[in-house]
Amino acid sequence: MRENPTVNPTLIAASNLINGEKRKAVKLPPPGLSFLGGGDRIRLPRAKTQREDSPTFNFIDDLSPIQPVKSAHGVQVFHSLSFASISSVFTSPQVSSQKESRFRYPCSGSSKLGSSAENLDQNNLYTGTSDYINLAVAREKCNTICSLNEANVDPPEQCTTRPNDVPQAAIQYDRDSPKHNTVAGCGVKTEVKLDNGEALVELAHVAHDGVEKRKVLFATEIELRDEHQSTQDEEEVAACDWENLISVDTNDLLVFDSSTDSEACKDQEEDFGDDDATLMSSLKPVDSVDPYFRNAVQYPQEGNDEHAIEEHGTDHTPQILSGTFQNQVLLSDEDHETEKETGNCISADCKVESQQQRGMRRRCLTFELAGGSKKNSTINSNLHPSVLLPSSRKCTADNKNLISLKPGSSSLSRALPSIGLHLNTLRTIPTDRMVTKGTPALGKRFISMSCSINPYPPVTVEQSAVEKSLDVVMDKHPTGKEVLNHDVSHDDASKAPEFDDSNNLTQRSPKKRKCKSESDGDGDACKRCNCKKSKCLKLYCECFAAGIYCVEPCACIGCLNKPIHEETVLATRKQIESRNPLAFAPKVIRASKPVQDMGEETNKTPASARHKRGCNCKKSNCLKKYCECFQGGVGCSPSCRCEGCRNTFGRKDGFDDAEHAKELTVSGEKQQSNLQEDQNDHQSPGGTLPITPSSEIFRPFVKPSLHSNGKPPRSSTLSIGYSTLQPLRKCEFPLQKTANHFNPPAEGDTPEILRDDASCNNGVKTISPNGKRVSPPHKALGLSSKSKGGRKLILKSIPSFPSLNGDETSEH
DNA sequence: GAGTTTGAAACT
DNA sequence: CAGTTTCAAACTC
Repeated sequence: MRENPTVNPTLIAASNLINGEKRKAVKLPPPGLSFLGGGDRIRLPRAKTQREDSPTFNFIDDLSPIQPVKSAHGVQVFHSLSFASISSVFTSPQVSSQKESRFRYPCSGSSKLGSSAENLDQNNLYTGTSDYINLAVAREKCNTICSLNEANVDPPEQCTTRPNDVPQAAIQYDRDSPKHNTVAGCGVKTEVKLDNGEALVELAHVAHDGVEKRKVLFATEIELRDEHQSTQDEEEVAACDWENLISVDTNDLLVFDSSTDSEACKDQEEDFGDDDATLMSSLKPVDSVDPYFRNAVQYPQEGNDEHAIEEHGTDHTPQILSGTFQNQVLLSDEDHETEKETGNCISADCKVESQQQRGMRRRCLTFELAGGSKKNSTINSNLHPSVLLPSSRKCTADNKNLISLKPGSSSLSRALPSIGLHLNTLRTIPTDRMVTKGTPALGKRFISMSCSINPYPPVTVEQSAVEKSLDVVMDKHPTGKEVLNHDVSHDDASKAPEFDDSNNLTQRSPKKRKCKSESDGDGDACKRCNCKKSKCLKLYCECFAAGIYCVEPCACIGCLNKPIHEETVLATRKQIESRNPLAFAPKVIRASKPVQDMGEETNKTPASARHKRGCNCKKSNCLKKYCECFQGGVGCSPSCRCEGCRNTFGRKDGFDDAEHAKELTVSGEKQQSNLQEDQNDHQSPGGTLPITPSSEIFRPFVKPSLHSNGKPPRSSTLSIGYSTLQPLRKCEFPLQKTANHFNPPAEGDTPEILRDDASCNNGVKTISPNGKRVSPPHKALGLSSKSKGGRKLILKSIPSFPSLNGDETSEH
């Protein structure tokens, strides 16, 4: 059944589709399958005849607005990907949720393939779902661990041309690639390198040529996208979106690759059809990735596919899931042995990262397994902080970063920096920790954490500046911005955590630890709690709140937030979530404006980043970290019930300058006077500053690092990550519905974000506990501001969210 | 490092 | 839902 490897990938994919009966069975015409469209496109040409036979195809055809295209190699793929509507890409919240469910399984371990399969089915969105299932099965069957693929994509930042050409070239390479290596037992591993001028794409796959090709295509796409960004505004926007998607895709791809292990797997992969796999990966948000990663990870560790699957399946905590991105990515790398094989292709940097990632994975695993692999931790510790950076950047930074990540950064890191977790976890921090923390068990975090979305991403430069002023941590880092929390965190993390074992003891004093943690910037990464009475099972505990396990460095007493007590932790989390589903969601939601909007508002508000519930400060004037908004580096919003707000990042009343005036008119309250002052002083800088979506997207972000200072850092990366992270976010999606692509990850996805927005618009009603702030005026403001632009951001941001917003709104 | 302040989280 | 208590971080000295 397999088709000649040399055959056009599209054809292969089509054939695969046809071939895989299982898939057919599994595959259901996803309702929303715009995604499929992409895949279909690719497939269509080839399989038409067969397809006709297949009810599934028919169904898809009906659904897919896209007309079948004749063979288009990479180009087609590219188009589909690039142009597919984001909304299409992002599934409805439901979908996301479903996906989550899938991923979650693992934790409990109760769920197994079947469950996962069910989920997959539900997810129909991806044509490849069935493939996934198949793969999972195959994996189970396959005891042999195939080398995991490590794919590094280095999108040439500079590279500006020939989007179309590249893909094709890539394909060719694949075919001809000398590197095409066969791994004993594991199937053929192919490495594809593309030299696009500067751009170099390296992909190592165990899988089928077609698959690899796809990957290559993706890489090329990514590059192209990058190019697009540089080139046109609108296009940039679109490109950004795509990039986000792509980044995700790439991640997925990576994951996918990893998934491919054994020959059997290969077969199935083939079934996947390259197209499917790639498409799925691309299409699928994080979710898809998770499973693979987990699988991959589990694989190596336990060597048992089933275990892996089970674990995967059961992640109960959505948060964890969300956070998995990074982990996932890392996991993908996990090749125990594979690395060696792949090593050729991968640069040293990549290797390093891979190691880190491994560490991450391990943690994740450990988390799931509870057993934790400590071994890995050691490796991680070794990693250089610089290595970590990429990942962190991803979270925060530009899409480019994500994409361009050094080989070292490896797609993995890119992929997920932050996704998120829900949690407040810190974007990178966790990773750092996770990675660095060698402490195996300790290091474990709720996985999701690894994704670490910072609840409080530093939105604007100002914020960063503020943070800097506030926190010294930044200073520590030489690089400053770029270093960001990530770097710092890494560094620190690497240092601290690594040392933790030794140092922890020394550091022990809670305060010091805090300092470090904070200083680390990652906050999360370094985060250490000092809980005395909560046993680290309440939200009081930062670690717990962040979805991570307490680590040695923590000075907590009677801590139950450890892998050993995984069950307890999970149970507690469930309880808390039952009370407040968003309890573990990132506190700071960044609704990055939709790219579209961005063009218009680029300079304006930092966006819609804001605290989920808003603060309730009475005495701190929102100028201290007591204020969660301030801590998170976001301005106060109407939902805040703070008094005397002077939040330098933006007062609740006056988001923007324009609003500023309104604010005055509005309820005004104490803030009015303050606002004026503040605005003049702060807002102008901060308010305007705030991250413009555009800026966010393109830029690496400013300072996620800043956040690092304080807790906020947690989110910081996330916030930054948006653009890049967005894809990642998908992971979160499940939890959160919103999908702003751009939004990244971290925060926003949660429905709350929408809510927030809604709250903002609506007036915090829904959200604000007190409802005081909800005052209608604000709403009015928000609306009015919209017109003016201030709040607009928020409103727009909502719509902008491709996935949810668009869909939801449309639906509504 | 100890103590105080602060505001979120949890409880009633 | 509002008020109170508990908690741990943030901050000050």
